[in-house]
Amino acid sequence: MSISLTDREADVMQILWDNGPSVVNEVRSLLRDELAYTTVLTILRTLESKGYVTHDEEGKVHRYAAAVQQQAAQKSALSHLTSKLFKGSTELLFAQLVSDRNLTKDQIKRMRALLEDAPKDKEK
Amino acid sequence: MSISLTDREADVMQILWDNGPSVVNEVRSLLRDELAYTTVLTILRTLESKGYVTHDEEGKVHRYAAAVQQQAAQKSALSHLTSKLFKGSTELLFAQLVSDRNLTKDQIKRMRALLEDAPKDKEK
DNA sequence: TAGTATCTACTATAACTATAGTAGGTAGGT
DNA sequence: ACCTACCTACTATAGTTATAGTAGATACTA
Repeated sequence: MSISLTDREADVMQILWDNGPSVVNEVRSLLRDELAYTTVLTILRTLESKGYVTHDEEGKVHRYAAAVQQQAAQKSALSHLTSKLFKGSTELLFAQLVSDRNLTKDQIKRMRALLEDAPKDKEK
Repeated sequence: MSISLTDREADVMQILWDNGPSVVNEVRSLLRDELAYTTVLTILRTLESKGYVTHDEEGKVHRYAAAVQQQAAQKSALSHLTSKLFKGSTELLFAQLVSDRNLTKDQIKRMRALLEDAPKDKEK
């Protein structure tokens, strides 16, 4: 299943992932930008209509929870970006990542370590 | 300068980057999806209004050319994605890239090579 | 028990995206 | 000289995103 989030939706999902199931005001107070209560509620309802969050009724409040994993969203976004701007090539994306950023020696070391452990050929 | 492209705009930019300066019908014929001539023209004009392409008049036709580099667009998109879904961490993104994809041994080898050459500490 | 605060549901609106039609100009063929 | 094909400019429309207001319900509080 492909997950596609707008910028604002991503902000909200991030909060749900980090903070766990939350009520509107919790989400609202954790957002960087100051949005109206109803705006946050609208975003949550949109996300729910897309199937990315669910809610439980808890007395009169609703507690919203992420219904998709962060990794799944990350994976979707990466493959979308790869296909749109990198001709479908993970390697091209990677090359850009490595060449362009100001990576520290430590980061490079850690990335190299990740590559060492990379599944030679995935279990699946 | 931050470059932000919609999906369709990215399709068109990709063609301009690959094909060089092009007239509307060239772009149109290179697009995967069959769009009306005027639709393609509209996209080009939108891109021009955003400053991402320019055009030269060539007799009665206009020849459109990318005004931003592909690398710049890639860089923008990557850093946007990093900030939106990876908490600003290139390493997290990289980890997802490595763990999630079914990378072949060869790809891993090439990626490792890229890391070897990685600028220890950028000139800048 | 009346008032106030807080919820959700529903509605609204402006901006942007995706797609395309119509109108009017011009160059080239006959 | 006229017609046809093709070009750009302008306009149109439906869908999505971002943001928020209003209304009506409910629960606590004095």
